[in-house]
Amino acid sequence: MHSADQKDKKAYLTIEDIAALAGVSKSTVSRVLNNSGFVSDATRKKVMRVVSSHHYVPNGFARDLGRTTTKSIGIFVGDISNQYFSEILAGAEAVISRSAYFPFICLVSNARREEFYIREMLKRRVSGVLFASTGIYNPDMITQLLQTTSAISIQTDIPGIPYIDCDNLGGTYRIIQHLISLGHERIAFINSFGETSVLEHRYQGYCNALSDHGISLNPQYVRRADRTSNGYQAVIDLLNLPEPPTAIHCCNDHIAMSAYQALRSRGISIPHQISLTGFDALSPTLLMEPQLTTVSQPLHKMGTTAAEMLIAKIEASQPLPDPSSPILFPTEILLRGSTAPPSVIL
Amino acid sequence: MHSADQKDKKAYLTIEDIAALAGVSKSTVSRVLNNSGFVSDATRKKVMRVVSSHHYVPNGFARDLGRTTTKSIGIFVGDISNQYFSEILAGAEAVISRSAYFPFICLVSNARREEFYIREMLKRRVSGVLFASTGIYNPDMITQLLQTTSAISIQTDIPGIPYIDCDNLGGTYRIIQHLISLGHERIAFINSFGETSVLEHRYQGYCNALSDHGISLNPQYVRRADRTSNGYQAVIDLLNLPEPPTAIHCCNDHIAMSAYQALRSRGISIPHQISLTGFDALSPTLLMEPQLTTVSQPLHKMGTTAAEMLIAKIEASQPLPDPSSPILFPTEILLRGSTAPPSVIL
DNA sequence: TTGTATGCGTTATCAA
DNA sequence: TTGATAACGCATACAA
Repeated sequence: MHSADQKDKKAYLTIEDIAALAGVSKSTVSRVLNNSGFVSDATRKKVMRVVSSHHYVPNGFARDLGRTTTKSIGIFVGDISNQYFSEILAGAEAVISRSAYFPFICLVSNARREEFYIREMLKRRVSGVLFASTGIYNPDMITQLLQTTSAISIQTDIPGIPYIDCDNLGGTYRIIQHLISLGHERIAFINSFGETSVLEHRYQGYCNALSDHGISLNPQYVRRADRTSNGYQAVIDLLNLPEPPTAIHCCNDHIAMSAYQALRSRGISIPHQISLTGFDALSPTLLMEPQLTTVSQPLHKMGTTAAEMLIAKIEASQPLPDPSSPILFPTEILLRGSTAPPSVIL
Repeated sequence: MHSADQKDKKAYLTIEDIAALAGVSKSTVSRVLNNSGFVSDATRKKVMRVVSSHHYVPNGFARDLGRTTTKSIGIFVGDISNQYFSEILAGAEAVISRSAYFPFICLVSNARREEFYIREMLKRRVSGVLFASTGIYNPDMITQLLQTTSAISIQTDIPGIPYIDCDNLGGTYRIIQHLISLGHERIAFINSFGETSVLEHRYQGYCNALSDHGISLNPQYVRRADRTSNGYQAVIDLLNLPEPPTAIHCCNDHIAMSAYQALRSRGISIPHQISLTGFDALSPTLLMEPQLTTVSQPLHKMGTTAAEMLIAKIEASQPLPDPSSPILFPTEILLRGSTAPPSVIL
């Protein structure tokens, strides 16, 4: 019952099979494959001929088993049908694969999925993890994962790891300021569900802008999108107010798109009756009529930067000192068609 | 220099460490971890206490090395910022991870990336591969991959593997028929770049509908989107024709969105001056004003079905006979606001 | 019920 | 320049 037994229909050739076919030892094959040198040209050619004619590919597990690093990185992202996530992911993934790391793309839409992927990352001994979901479902498991792995996060609040963000507060402040400069005073704010620092900062930007311009905050105008209607219902509720707002700012474009639908369904004209603004500058907002005035943040760039920083951290011989404060990217106000002075008749 | 030597700052504990800490042999630990039975309750508890207090997670590579299957599946998708892909991916990924397979999500936007991921799938000995990109860049490498792995494809033309698709021809036929029934005769067709059977079928649907209704095909009306402007330029060219079309059908919604922008930029009113239609029913088309009349295909369902079929194929003791003909999902015409009878003054 | 020994496919160390 | 052999961390057949 030798290993050469014809009856074991082994799916994959091993390095030993190649060695036998080439008439050398498996260490020689290994040396050829890894360009370790100390192989005569004749032997190299002989081995390579066998390797390529049989399309031999070394088993990655066996290889990693002996190594100290796996050269792989887990990327945790939320719902990728949301362009916000797909944009960050595209940036991060490009850098990671170009750096010869393997990206494990982890789609975490709920606690169970997050748990599944954390376990897998643990089992697979990833060198690093990049968080770009909106929040964390299993903090204890994350803590455990962080004990053996380098990490970085984008707009995700995880204590103890470097944090990349954009200027949420400033961006929101300036777009609210823009609305105020147009003459709006009844400005609503639709927040997302969840309790993240990103949302807090955006809300703070709204509050600061109002108070800096002597406008008192009306709690009626502060709403939360719910998970099912995603801002649609919040707009309907705002419209039913005895004194509805003249402008609505949504904390992100995803919600602004739902808000847009709600306004249209009520026959409200944008911007003449109500001004609408968002945050993120997702490309579908260009399809709106009028196009959405929004705040842009460099999502793709944030993804690439996060990946680069993570790889630097992984490859550093000394543990790098983590930046004490978050790395903030600038935002830009995109003035498009969805804002105008408030209608006089209201 | 024992393995317990304090100086080896090994990042991960091994099963042997756990065994030592629990005062048992490593095989006992293994039996506990895998619920193989034949372990006394007392021992089990003792081992589990050590395992959980140290957060021990077995090394997945070492485990897979001995196994015959890796329980992993590669998913090849195109640009995920395109909702077409993210929808299919979401469906497939959900089924795969729920079935305790690990999904390797492979983002293939060009030949180099495809090559990178094919190599990785080879090295990682995946049990199966699911293709949902638009085409294949490295047919030879794909062929090699298929030699050792089960595969299935969604709207991707790869000889020799089961193929899931929707009724491209019928869907297109019916939406063109809808335009004809409104009175259109000058109907343009904007195709995508590339040479895939999906595009061929959609084009064929267009041709058949025209000829079945006695309308001769005007080659001037058949255009191709280019990679940069993505349908925008094609529309501009159509508008500059001495006798421009009264309706434009785009082979997919992605192109239709660009076409929409082009029409707007020229101040063309939809549907009064020109009717516009698409294919795929992506959600951003709901933001259009008017909303796009389009053909829907069950993208999510196609993703889940493909994943289920693939897993069945992998787990079958006997090699399953591949369905000889593609599995076709039905399409549905979504009549929305972007189509109307042609304007009399033209 | 538990422990010992072997194998999985590589790479690395050491001889030859 | 090459080849034998020992890890790597786990599962498992076999012994006890």
